[in-house]
Parts: sequence; structure tokens; C-alpha cells
Amino acid sequence: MRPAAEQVAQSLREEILSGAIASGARLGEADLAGRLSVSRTPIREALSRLAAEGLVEIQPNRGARVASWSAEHLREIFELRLRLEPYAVRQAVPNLGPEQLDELDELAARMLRVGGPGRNQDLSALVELNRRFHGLFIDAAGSPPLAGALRGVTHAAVVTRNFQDYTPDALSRSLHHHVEMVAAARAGAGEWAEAIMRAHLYNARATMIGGHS
Amino acid sequence: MRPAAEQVAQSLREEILSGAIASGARLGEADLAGRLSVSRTPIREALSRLAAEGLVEIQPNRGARVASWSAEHLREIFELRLRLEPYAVRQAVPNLGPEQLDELDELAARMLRVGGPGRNQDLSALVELNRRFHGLFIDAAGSPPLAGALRGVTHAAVVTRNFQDYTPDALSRSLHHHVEMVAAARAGAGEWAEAIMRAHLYNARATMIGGHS
DNA sequence: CGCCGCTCGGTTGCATGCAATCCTTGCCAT
DNA sequence: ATGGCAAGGATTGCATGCAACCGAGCGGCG
Repeated sequence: MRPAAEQVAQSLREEILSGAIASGARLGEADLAGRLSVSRTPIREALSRLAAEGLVEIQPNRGARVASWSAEHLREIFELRLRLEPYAVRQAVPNLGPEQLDELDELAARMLRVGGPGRNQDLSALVELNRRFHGLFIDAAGSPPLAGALRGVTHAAVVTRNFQDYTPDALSRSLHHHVEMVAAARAGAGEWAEAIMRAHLYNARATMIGGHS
Repeated sequence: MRPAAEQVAQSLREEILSGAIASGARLGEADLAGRLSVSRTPIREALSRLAAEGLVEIQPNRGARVASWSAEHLREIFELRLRLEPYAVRQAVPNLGPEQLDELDELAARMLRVGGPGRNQDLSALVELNRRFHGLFIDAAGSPPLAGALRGVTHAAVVTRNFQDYTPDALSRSLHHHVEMVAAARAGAGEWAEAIMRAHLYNARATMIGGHS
């Protein structure tokens, strides 16, 4: 069996990212310990890690809450992503092997399917697919410091459950950005992929906080 | 009395940054618990936090070691800093009050004194002063996400005990960069400060990993 | 009637004991 | 002699119990 703290962290991560635990909700150690059938020690360990990832906020002697972001924070986060993530994509392109390109293809295609208009549209599924898509590029960049700097920051857009707010047009653009990004990666054109990522982020920022710088 | 875990984290931080604990050294929980007269629990807590800051690396079931960086990592870290820290400085300049400007002046002046050539040159003192100088700008930028992304990354250059490697010329440039940065900040010229910070980082990178991109 | 202080319930923080895992060293077989 | 392996020691990971701290609600005082 795997380390318990890791299990707990993974469970909480999924529950937070999927929205099963509301943003700002209180995370009592005793509660979680009972719910997940472990002692409070690995709970504390897990909360500590999640705090490092920026998913929860810990106030001394006052427990942990699911992190919540203000509009101002979101603006700052996009400013960061715009400075780092296009660069990460450019670095990642030469490192992508065939199997990773296939996986990116798969992810982009599935996002097109579940995100496209129609009755089988499933915006909540998009969250996880999108996370894996961006995460794959970030990991492929092969820079632990870069990955560390970005990891805490990509979660924010997820927790705020962004896809609900996209206009149909903006959502369509976003999904096709993914496809184009994979095409650029397959062509080995790092700068092309970088440019698309930049557009992708501007598009996202515009829908989440309203356009202008 | 303050929370014990925080005390432990602070102690270890200072010992690591000052070089009292060598880079790559093993950090046994029982050892530290005995040395700092607390139980292993706050030790684990502190190590976890320091790992989040990037100062130590924890391998499951194999304990914690002081982080060490390869030349490749250093290159990546400077790539990150070049993308974030000049921006942070520009954002910080409008937020700097008189007392903070005075503190920056003080720090820059003291660095000139202890870093200047002569028998009272004290390179190890530079480490802490430099850390506070850069940290003050980062905090003043007023963006928690930005601060979080940078915090793990500014430590690296410190732990590698960089000032030893500076040529006298490069060190002199670096110290005067600080002074000029404060002058720019006092003039309210964010873009000037940003430009100097960029030069400052290029200068540092050149001495640490040898120039070219 | 309003404000301050106090007690009390609940939660976090810390210490300690035990179980699981890993590294080492010595032995045996090839 | 060398490679594999197993037992021992040491260290990390987890559970549990106790102490310190925080917040809420009530009573007393101005």
C-alpha cells in the first residue's frame, strides 16, 4: 500500500479541483481524519503539501480552508502565466516524443468532443482534461523550477471553475487552440506553439476577468 | 512563545542560507530533534515547509537533504528570475513608501561597505543583506502569487554561495546595481528599475554559469 | 443599555510509542 | 573473488494522548 499521506493529498486534490469541496470551505483535521479513515498526522502532512501547491490556505491555530482567489489575484496569476507558460511550451516542444504527442492529440480531441455544443457537453470533464493537457507541456519542459513555479498557479483557474463562464465562441476558440498547439508541437515549431499558448491565455483571461490589461 | 515549528523552520533556514549546513547534507529527524530540543513532529512540519520553499528535498522513506542545484538547474532558475523579477520590481516601485525606500538605501549602502574591497570585506554578510534587498522588492510588488513563484527560486543563488565566485569587477557592478535600483525607485521610475534589475540578473548569471544564453 | 472580561467547548499543535520501510553488512553459493 | 541474499540496525511514517490556543456565549460592571 502506498503512503497514506500521499493518498490523502491526492483525494483532497481531486475533490477540490472537481469542486466537490467548495472554495473557501473549512477543512477540519478531525473531520477529514474520520472521513478518510486515517489519523490526523497524515492529514496534516497532506494539508501542508496542498498549501505549498496553493490549493489550500493554512492560518496558524485556525485551521485550513480551501483557497479562494479574488479578481485581483486572478489578474496577477494570469500575468504570471503569460510570462511563464508560453516559454514553457516552447521549451517543451523539442522534448516531446511520439507517445506524448499522441496523448496530446487524444486530450485535445476529447476536449473538442466533450466541450463542443450539444447534449453531451460535459464542462466538468473539461477541467481534468485541460489540467492534464497543460501539465503535460509543463512537465515536458524539463525544468523542475519552472514546473514548481507554475504548479501553484495553474490550479487557480481550475478551482474557479472557469469553463462555466466561457461564451460559446470563446470556448470554441480555446478548444481549437489546443488542437493547433499540438499541430505546432508535431511540426517541431516551438515558437508557433508559444504564440498559440499566449493567445490561449489572453483568450482565457478575457473571459475570466474582462479583457484589458 | 512562538509556534515551535516556525522556530525550527527559521533556524534551519538561517543555517542553510548561511552555509552552516552544507549543501546536500543529510537532515535526520532525530538529529535535529535532539539538537533543537523539540520533538520530531514540528521537525517534520518545518522540513515540509522548507521543501515547499525549495530549500530542502525530501525523498519518501529516505529522509531530507539540503537541496543542491546542478548547473542546468541554475540556468533554468535564472531564466525564471529574468522573466519574473524585473517585472516584480516594476510593480513594486509605485508601492514603495518612504520608510521602505530608506531601508533599501540602508541595505544598498551596507552592501557597498561590507562588499567593497579591503580587509573588512565580509562576503557572508552580503548573503543576508542581498536576500532582504531582493525580498523587499518582491514583497512590495503586492502579488502573493508572484511572491510564491519567486520565493523558491531566489534561494538557490544564495545557497550556492555565489558571492565567492564574483570577480571584483562583477561584484562591484552588482553592488552599484543595487544603489541605482534604489535611485530609480525613489524617482518613481519603474521601467528604469526594471531595466537595472534585468542587467543585475544578467551580470549574476554570467558569473555563475558563464555568460551566454 | 452597551461594553468588557471570563469561562467553556472545540480545534490545532506537540510529544511519544509503535509499525513499516530502507540501507548496510556479513554470509553463502557460484 | 564476486554476485546475490538475508538478517540487523537505523530511520521514516503513522497513531494516539495531552497541552495550548482560539472563538463563542454568558454574566458582571460601568
